[in-house]
Amino acid sequence: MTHKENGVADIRDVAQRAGCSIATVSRALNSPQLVRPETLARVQAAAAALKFRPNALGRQLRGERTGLIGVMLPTLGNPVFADCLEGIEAAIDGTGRRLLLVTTQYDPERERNAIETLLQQRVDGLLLTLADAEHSVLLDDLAAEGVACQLVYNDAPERPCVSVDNRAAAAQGVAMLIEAGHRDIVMVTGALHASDRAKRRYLGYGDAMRAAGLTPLPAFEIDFNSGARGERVREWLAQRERDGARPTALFCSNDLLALGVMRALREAGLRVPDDMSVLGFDGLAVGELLSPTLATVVQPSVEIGRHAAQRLLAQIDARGGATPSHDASLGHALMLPHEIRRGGTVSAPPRRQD
Amino acid sequence: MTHKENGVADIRDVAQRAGCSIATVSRALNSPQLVRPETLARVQAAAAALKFRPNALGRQLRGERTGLIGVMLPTLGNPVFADCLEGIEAAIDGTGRRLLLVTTQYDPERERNAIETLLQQRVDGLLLTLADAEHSVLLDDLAAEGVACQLVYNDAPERPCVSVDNRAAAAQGVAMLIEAGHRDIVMVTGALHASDRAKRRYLGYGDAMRAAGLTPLPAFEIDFNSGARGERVREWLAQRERDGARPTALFCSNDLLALGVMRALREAGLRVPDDMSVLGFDGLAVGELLSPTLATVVQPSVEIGRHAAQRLLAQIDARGGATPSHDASLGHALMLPHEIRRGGTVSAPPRRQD
DNA sequence: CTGAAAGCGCTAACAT
DNA sequence: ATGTTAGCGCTTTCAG
Repeated sequence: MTHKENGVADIRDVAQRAGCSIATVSRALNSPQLVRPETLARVQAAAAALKFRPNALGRQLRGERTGLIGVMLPTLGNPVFADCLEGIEAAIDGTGRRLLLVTTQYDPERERNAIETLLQQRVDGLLLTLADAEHSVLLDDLAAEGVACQLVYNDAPERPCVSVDNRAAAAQGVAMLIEAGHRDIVMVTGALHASDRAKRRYLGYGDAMRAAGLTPLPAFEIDFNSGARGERVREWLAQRERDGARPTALFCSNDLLALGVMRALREAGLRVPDDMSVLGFDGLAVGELLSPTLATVVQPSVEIGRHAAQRLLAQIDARGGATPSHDASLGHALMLPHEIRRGGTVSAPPRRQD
Repeated sequence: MTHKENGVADIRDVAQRAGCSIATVSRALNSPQLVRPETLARVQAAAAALKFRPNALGRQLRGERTGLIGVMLPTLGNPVFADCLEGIEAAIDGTGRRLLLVTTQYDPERERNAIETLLQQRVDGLLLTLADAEHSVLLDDLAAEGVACQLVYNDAPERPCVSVDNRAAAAQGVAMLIEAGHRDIVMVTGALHASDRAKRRYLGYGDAMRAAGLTPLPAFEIDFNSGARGERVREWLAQRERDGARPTALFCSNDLLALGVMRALREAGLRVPDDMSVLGFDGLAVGELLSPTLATVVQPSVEIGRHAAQRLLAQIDARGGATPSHDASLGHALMLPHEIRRGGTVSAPPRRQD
């Protein structure tokens, strides 16, 4: 058999059919202006006839770039990350690049593997949300290797990242609670050690409390993955009740958590906001559709994704340019503005029964 | 310069450092048992010392499979698709495969391009949600080319797909509305021509209406992308009001739309469900967190994604196997069970004022 | 404007 | 158990 059995047409097949060399085919495809119109036409005809589909792997192996962008996110179950991904998509749209996506479920080991895998595929750059970017040697390694990379959501001041100032944002949110008259405010969060963002938000909570002369309370940490979240919340509430220390407001480290907490409150017979005010963080779109609408600290998720991708692209392109990359700004943090969304879940605290 | 300037270590570099041939290195990496322990150790040491990162492109170009799965979804803005993607991720987890993700915004042209792009990257298979799978020549082409492919959400009976029976599911949902006492039920949807699912759901709506001896009403189509959706809804309501033909229940073609509609209703001063019942479709998790909770037709989104991915993997593996693929079931539709979620947004219609 | 030829990094026969 | 060698499909000098 003189021909390949493989059904897929080769650049050689096209060349043969067009009566030219493979080099000419390649040129016709990539730099049409370098080819005589007549030849070009023949090549195109041949390619069409053979349903030629250029093999990106060949090109990528040969070439300098792959056009692939690696994206690593904790989960898509939280719309915050899906939104961000939409922003990323929007930013690379039209650039001819594609996304290689991995989720890690906040698992540091998976993070390691995922990054390695992406690098083996020779992605041109990385867009990452790490569980904890602060204590990550990974990042130093990446930087040392000269991998183009932007963090997303992680606000690590000294690293290339796009985020909001979680600490300041949280403080501002909690200040709003205080302003509404609350003094007994507790922060509810997933495992603190597992998320640098949650930690910074807790710091912000502390800032706001102290600024108002109040004593920060320990955070109420509940397992994010536990099925019985509602129950845990109710238990905790009952406990606080017995201690006579039920807070009047809860600051939830993210909106998804806030929704779960609100449900638990409802099931426990507590009304929001009459019996308990609730403040979230993220600014999920669904929050506005609820009634009462969810008060929250809004971060511009889509924009975060978009900016991160844009910065990454700039970073990547900088390597190609003669100028050896000096827009140093790409190497540092970009903090996007946050915003407080007042919502129906926050009201003045119930009157004390003293 | 006898050495490459490129900082990245080659398989040849490793071979040299380990004092063996590149073939041995390759074996050490892919089939350690074929290599003497001692040599293996040397190779591993060399690889580690050089921070050798195997280039997947080389392997993929050479080999039969790339380990890449192409995923094409309309958007990630609707959690239904994000959920599905989670299921896909879960299914491929541990198989060493990676996801190449593209979103199309329901744009048929983008669908074309995206698929072509994915194919150029030589993905092993495709997971697709098309805007309209019924009138798609794309799919016939793919089938003809022998591309492994599963549709997701599109319920095209004759095609390889994983979905729910949208028509039957919608009918069942609407029947529930009728059972609650509603007779004036209108379906609200995005552009009908743009989505085969919406079309089938509308058929189901018609089935249920006729089965109860009621006359199906024209669907109320509102532009999904319009910013002024709320306003459109209010206008429409006002119009119906004047005509004395305000429905008592709305069947929304998806949950996201239902949430938007409910907001518009609220802004128009209508209470749900007292003045108007609302039924959604999808079963988004947030629906259960609302109050009142959203009544909806639940499709198992994560499971849909998971099954689709599993079937695709089976399909891909079938090509490798000696048996030339005969689990014909993979070639046809898999309909997963749906479920009616009763919720607070549906009640008996208000008493007629006659 | 076009062609010949040298690889990109890797795997898989085929020989030792 | 290990080495040699021939490509996978493509781009890109370097020569015409």
